[in-house]
Amino acid sequence: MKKVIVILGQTATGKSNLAVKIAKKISGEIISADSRQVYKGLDIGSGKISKKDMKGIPHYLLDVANPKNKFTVTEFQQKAIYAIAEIIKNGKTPIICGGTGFYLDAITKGVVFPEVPPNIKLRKILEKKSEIELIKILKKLDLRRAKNIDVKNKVRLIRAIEIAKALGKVPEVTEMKPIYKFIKIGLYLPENLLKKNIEKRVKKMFKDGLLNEIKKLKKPARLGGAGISKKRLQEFGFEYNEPTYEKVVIETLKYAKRQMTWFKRDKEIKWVDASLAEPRQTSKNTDAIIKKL
RNA sequence: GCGUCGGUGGUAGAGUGGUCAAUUACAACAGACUGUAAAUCUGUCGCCUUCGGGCUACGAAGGUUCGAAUCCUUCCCGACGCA
Repeated sequence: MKKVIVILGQTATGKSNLAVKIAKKISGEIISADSRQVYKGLDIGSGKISKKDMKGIPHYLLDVANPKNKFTVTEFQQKAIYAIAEIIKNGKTPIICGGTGFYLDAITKGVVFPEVPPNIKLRKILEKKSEIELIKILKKLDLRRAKNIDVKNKVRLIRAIEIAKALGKVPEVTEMKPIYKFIKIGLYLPENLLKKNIEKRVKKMFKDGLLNEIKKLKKPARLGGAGISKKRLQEFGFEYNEPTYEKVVIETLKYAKRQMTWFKRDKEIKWVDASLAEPRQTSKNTDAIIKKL
């Protein structure tokens, strides 16, 4: 089985840089697994790697979507699978790098998602209903799913109903046997260091023009912007909604914790001290990490 | 110095005699995750507990009352107004 390297970890642990270093050493190419970096125009706020930092290593799954439209895990899954095959065909090693646990699992665990595209009309109708009404509807359609769903989570309820209406019921979660050997490296930092890195990173975001980026996204298309609505912008996370330094730092820390609760469940991850992968560190450390692969 | 308003849990800020360990929000901690996933959602959040309850708490000290975060007195602190 072909090897696929996965570099994951909390935000601001230096995943992108490490991925590039490893790619250089072992002749790899990188697939980003980040739910926001897929969008064109979300650069600063999403912490997208710069052309310069890529150091000539090809990066897949960046800037592949228009922020006006929703990009979904399934799309990501398809594109990523395709990218892996492509890289291997070119005789290189795929390196998946990112912090979106859901996306990562979609590839490495081969989660099979029900083939039901979003039904905007239905969603609009359902959005107006309360959670209690929604769970009632779901119960009628699919009792099994209604029993294990988070009854207070409207987003999930709506999706479940959407699937049940299309397929009769929500299929049980299935996972396809992986056809690659995924080697998962998790980068971690002690809390105080993580906080420092996050603060540094957020400061840089503002310096680099986060506010301008947001302005550009909001600006109507006829004026050369992306024409993103306020509501849509909300879905891109806190950097795009509450852009004050303090707020963004706090939200990023919270996000980092949420990431960790996701990663904790995955016992296949080999954890590595991220300070070994700091940009300033020698390549010996990278070698040490590669050895562990 | 006089007057007015105010001092509530990690923070903001409700409560103005009992139903108050104290609405709510934020932060904190833990967790979930079937096509929005940096999204969305849940639980805990004074201390102790054999989970029945017990104890300490709304600036401090006294007092009134069966009962006070809530009323009274004095003191301390803050804001504003007048000197």
